[in-house]
Amino acid sequence: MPELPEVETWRRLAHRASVGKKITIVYADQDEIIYDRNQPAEVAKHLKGKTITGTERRGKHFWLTLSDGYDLYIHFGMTGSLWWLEKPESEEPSHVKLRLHFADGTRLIYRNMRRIGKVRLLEDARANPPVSKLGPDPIEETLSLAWMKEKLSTRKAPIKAVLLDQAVFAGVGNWIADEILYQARIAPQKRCVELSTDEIKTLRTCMMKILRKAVNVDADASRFPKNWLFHYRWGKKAETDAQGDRIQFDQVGGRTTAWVPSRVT
DNA sequence: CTCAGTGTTCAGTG
DNA sequence: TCACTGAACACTGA
Repeated sequence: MPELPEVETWRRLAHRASVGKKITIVYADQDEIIYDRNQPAEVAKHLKGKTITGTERRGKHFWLTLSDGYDLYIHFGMTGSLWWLEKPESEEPSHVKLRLHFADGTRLIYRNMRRIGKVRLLEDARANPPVSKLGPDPIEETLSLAWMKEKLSTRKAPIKAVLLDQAVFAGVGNWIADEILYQARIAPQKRCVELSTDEIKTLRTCMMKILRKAVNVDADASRFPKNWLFHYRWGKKAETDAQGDRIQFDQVGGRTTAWVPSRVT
């Protein structure tokens, strides 16, 4: 479920796993959708023998920096994930798209079941699209209330759609947008221009609180607070939230949106 | 068998 | 140009 907290958790994992290490062997799967800019063989050849110097992230976009100045850009899409296998005998998951071997016998693996995702070799990930077109990452930078007001006051779209706009808030995805609106008690359909200063203020604090909390528990859903809508929205199984209020599912901003009508004014 | 889905991008419209 | 909407992308599992 890669939204900002998951990607940040994987970035930290990759950091521990790989920074300062030399890549000894590379496997890059023959997949022209994942490898849309460079041939897998070209990526593998380039990576072999290079040292990983750092890890970076903005929103849901992640990349490793290499000793020759290049970046290995990775996007997880809907079903991508990152694995670090510390024991040589550990079994791999299926659908491995990229595998980096290090001299200490550990492996860093990117897998993606449904092939909506990307692996690219870039000269400067941060300076080029899609990363360069992203808005601020709410975990990396503090979003001031003035900035929020300026961004939201001009938009006519429903607040849910704008929360999902990566050019405004990098890293907010479908369930986090719903969680923010649920906790802020704002209807997802409400047009941005209609939001009061108080609502924008609440939106801002809820966004910060939810993202920070999710990152602090390593994006482990079982450690999210019990009263989060998150636990009740998946699979459309639950009829009600923690307080017994009815959850409704509607299309907003082109996505299925879980919300509780009785909570909003 | 049909359809929704954690994300992004692009075409079409106003 | 821009803001906005809806479809497409691939594949799995309900």
